[in-house]
Amino acid sequence: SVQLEMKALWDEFNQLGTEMIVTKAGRRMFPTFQVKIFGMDPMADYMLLMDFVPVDDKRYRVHSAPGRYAFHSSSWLVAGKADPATPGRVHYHPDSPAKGAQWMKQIVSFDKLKLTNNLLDDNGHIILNSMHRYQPRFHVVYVDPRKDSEKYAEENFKTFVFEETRFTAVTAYQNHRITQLKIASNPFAKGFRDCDPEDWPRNHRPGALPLMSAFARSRNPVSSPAHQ
Amino acid sequence: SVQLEMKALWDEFNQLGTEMIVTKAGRRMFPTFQVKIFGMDPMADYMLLMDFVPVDDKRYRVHSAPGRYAFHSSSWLVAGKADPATPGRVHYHPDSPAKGAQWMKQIVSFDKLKLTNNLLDDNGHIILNSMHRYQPRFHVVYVDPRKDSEKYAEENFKTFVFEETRFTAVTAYQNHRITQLKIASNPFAKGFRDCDPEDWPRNHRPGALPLMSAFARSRNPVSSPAHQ
DNA sequence: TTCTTGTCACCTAGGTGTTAATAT
DNA sequence: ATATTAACACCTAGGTGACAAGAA
Repeated sequence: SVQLEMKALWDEFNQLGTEMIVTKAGRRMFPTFQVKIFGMDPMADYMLLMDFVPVDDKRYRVHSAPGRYAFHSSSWLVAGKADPATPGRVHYHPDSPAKGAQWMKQIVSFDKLKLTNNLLDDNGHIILNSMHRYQPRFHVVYVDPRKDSEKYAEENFKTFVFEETRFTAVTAYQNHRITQLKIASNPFAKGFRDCDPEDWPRNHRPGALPLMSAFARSRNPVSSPAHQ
Repeated sequence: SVQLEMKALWDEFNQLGTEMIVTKAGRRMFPTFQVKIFGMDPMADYMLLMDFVPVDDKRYRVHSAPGRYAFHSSSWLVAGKADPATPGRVHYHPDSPAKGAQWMKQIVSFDKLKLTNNLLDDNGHIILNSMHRYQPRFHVVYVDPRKDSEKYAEENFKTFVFEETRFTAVTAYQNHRITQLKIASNPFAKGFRDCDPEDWPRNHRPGALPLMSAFARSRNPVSSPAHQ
């Protein structure tokens, strides 16, 4: 079984409609997809990987509405049918293959995974269409030592899906609240914080920033079960 | 077979008497120990590791002599018998185990290896006695798939020694020329360069800095054979 | 109007020798 | 006198969103 780490933060983003930046050079995800794994055979080899499947066959566009955040408090509209599918790449966790014991003894982090909108990317990054919705998937492959292991491919393969990690791929943020939550929670964006340069999120006081309440509430985030 | 990378730089340091800093927290080596590997079975698994053996059973001390570099152009004197041996730790290359094909397709770099003088170190760093001379060794272990693989430990094990990588462990540099060569060649020490902030060593003109001539001369460093 | 691209200041994270203070 | 330690300024390396300019 698999537990999603930082579930509270994922939930907070998901509630607003998570957006992930895609760039030509490749951009990491934030939050980072991280899991705790249980129940592996400690001595057996496993490959861990991720891929991304379209949530629907739609292309989205935004509508800028005047409001508190001029030109930024915008809403998503369906713009038509999805663009042709991108190359369905997968990202192997760089430690693959490794023993079950190795995978289970610490959080597995996919922080090397990068998203790009460059169809000709040759860095092995995940290629996505901007303005489309995606569902990350996590796969565990048992490395079968048997010679005819191909026959057992089905049973040596397990997929885990966390719906709260769905997101829209964008080249620039469309929802200003998403931007603010990224700035508030991603250490690398600390330069854009204008509130107290306090040690958020570590000592964040519940209620101080309504938007981030869910994240603030859970000091010991409870991981969610995966749809398997 | 194995080729030492940056042999020319190693030679230059070795000619002056290489020194490596050891700290409580652990310090990387410079130059970094890097090798190119040939002749592995591409499909077989190998473990790569390093250890460090005393070159002699002596403890050294320095004698400060007045000169061009006051209190720094010093010479090594034998100070007596070696201190009790440190725990003989080994450093496994973090990618171990991996297929021969993986190891051979690029330079293998031991840049995660750190040296410490802390006998109680619990970070898995290599523990060395300061003011003692050491010989780095590089080991290749073939992961034998046979059940009784222990019996073949001898033949599944190969050790490579490059004498030009010998060094004295120190807590502070003793030879000012070593300091200068480190500053000149280690990118992380660029802040201490006072000569032209030019792109040394890339475009270094042979002869301009006599001390670094050997390194400057070889644009395509020839690797040295290992004593095996 | 909407979306994409490239550059930038500002961060995180961590590898350098220097230096002054301390230990032996 | 010699050796070690810890704090420090200054780097490398690379992850942020802002912003202005360009493209569709």
